[in-house]
Amino acid sequence: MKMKEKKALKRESIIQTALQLFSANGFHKTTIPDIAAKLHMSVGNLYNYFSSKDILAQEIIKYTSEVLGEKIRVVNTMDISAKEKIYKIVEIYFRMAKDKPEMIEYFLRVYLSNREVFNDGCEGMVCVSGFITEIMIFFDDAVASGELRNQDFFSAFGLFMGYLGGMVFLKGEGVLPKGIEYYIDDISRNIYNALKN
Amino acid sequence: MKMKEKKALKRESIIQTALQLFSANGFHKTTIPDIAAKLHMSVGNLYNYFSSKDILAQEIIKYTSEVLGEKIRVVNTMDISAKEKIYKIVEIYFRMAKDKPEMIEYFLRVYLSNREVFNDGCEGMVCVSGFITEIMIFFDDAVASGELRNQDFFSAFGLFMGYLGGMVFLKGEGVLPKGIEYYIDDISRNIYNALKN
Amino acid sequence: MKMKEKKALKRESIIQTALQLFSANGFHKTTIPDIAAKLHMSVGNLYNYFSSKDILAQEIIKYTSEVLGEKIRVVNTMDISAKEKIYKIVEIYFRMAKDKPEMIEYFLRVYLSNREVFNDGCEGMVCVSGFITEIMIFFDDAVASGELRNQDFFSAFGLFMGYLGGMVFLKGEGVLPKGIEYYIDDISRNIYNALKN
Amino acid sequence: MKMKEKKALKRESIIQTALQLFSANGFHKTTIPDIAAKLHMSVGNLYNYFSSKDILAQEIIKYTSEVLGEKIRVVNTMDISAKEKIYKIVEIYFRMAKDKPEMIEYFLRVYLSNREVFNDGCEGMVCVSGFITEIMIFFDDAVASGELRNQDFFSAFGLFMGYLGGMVFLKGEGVLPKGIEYYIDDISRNIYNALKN
DNA sequence: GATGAATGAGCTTTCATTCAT
DNA sequence: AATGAATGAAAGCTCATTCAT
Repeated sequence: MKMKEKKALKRESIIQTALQLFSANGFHKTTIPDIAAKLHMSVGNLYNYFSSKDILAQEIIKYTSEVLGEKIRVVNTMDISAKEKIYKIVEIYFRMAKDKPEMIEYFLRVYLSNREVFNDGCEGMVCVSGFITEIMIFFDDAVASGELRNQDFFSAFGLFMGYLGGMVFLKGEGVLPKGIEYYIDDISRNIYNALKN
Repeated sequence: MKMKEKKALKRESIIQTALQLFSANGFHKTTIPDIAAKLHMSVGNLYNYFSSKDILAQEIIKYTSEVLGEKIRVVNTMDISAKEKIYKIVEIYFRMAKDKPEMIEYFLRVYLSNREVFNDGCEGMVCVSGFITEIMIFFDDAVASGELRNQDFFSAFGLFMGYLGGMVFLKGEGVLPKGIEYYIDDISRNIYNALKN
Repeated sequence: MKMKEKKALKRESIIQTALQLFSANGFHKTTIPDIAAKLHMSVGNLYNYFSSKDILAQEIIKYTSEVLGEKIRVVNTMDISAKEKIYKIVEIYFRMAKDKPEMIEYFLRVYLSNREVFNDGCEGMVCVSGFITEIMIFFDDAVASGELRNQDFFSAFGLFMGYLGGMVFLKGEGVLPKGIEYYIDDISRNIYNALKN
Repeated sequence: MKMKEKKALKRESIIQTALQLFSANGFHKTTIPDIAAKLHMSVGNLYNYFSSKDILAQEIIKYTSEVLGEKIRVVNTMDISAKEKIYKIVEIYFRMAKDKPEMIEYFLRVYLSNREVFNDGCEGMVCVSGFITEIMIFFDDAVASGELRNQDFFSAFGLFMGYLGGMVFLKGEGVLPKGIEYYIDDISRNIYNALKN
């Protein structure tokens, strides 16, 4: 038991370290020795936890998607309006982009663009279902309650994912004149206006 | 003269071939020999046209941004409402995503995610200014005419870029049940609603 | 412990093999694969010991300079006249040129002529200080004892280094009609005459 | 006739430009395109004058040796003592090292160390005979007149060539605290003392 | 479980030389 | 004589992965 716990902990610490490095430097520019070195661990041992670099990358996206989905789940269970939920989701996303930028950056810089890495194992977004599912629940609820217009789910999902991701990308490029939180009001209003009934 | 023309033509054919390969397989998975082979050209000669792989990638993003900007420029000069312009821009973008998917994919899968490649030479989005400038002109005009709400430009720009890019990404992932054109109506309406006065 | 020893040994065997190849064929004509092949070692592994070809070349000159310096140090501690010391130094140098010609040749054909390789890391002869220091000690002692004329150190050092190196170069070119040891008498007498009080 | 003259002039301008570049950057680091570019000439055309890079390097050493030999020839014809001749030769050499350093550097950095380049065509120092011959004449004359001790020519030649070359090398390394002319007195005295009867 | 030396295929880039124009 | 695009072999170096210890 102790053993298994310890192994699980180490597993997670690998995920978090690799997440940081992949986000900061890109998947291909981050080497397994880089990750092992930052963890004061041997490369050989790292392979005892993850059987390949690709598998590691896939586990990271699942983990990240789960963490983000969890936070949105909390919002979904709140008894507030769709407008307020949108505000909270945007807030969560941008706060995360500020506090743990590596998670959001991972979506943008690793998951988005290294298709070959995720092809075998993450087909059709199964590795990000944790996040998508919650957005879907939010959207269905709000449509059912009559607050949001009934439309194709992907039209709405693309808005969330693309808009929020796009803003974080702009932030990362250093082109946004203000801090990312500054845009929470504007963006949540824009999203609400776009989707409202 | 003849010489220079021929060289310019070859230069462009390199750009287009590299664009396709980078988009399809990613920047790091596409090798210079791959590009040269597809062009029936020697590796060495390719370097007579572009002094490094990074420089080539930068020239491609400039080229792509220019082509896309050009198309939006046409819309900007039309005497139609902002709502109609939004529709046309979305249409252009999605049509392009269908007919020349490599250009849009290049934005998403190469430019967006390989920061280190564009760091020296494309600082602060200068390489995509062709595209951004036109969106800016569209937005300023529509605000001036009172059709769109006056808000931070980046809030609006992120909506365009992120939303459209996000949809194309979903298409590329194979998760969209319908063809990309199907979403033109929804998405242009959502954008208009988000930004209208 | 064992591990470290083994690694140190392998490191030295790389230095010696590379020394031979660089001396025989020149720095630029000797490739890393050449060195690895002669060592029955993979190219990648060689880079586990020396991070670049230039660094390897620098380590070799330090090593060589140390070995040569060591031998002269022995002479410096002997209780003999300056004239006899000069004879011994010339003898050591020429004997080495005969028995381990690669060391002397390395000075002449690699260190002397590939400035760009040694620019970063061996500025101002720090990599050959092992040898220079001993010559300096010899000279200072002999001046102090009144056997040699007091003059600018570099005037004396250039005589040693240039003269001995020049002779070995001539030998290497195949223009010397006699074996190199034949010249020990002449050259040590000439040096002594040049420097004596 | 005009044609031939023009060609000869261009030939010499190639030699001088290549001499500078080879001396400054080394033989292997200097490319044919580099040389052509500095001459505002096409690479193809450069090959009309010299059939290979190696041949060019050989012609340069012949040219350089000739120029240097010429200057020493003047000294040889003077009616002065051997001691004075030595002084003048050292002076010529160091003055040249200061005014046209590329010639001396070429000896040290190109000729000395790229044996493979000069193997076919410059066997046994035939390409530097212009210089050697004059030193030989000087030495024979001075021995005949009884001013210098009769000894193996190479023992004497190595002294000249090695000592002078060594000093210029030290200068090039930036380790000499004074200008190179400062050493003329010391060095010519040392050489004279070494060789005198 | 842990180590890190070893592998070797594969990458980007260079450059002497040629040759059609 | 002059051009410079084209060739292609070969270089230095990287890194995911394995395996003996």
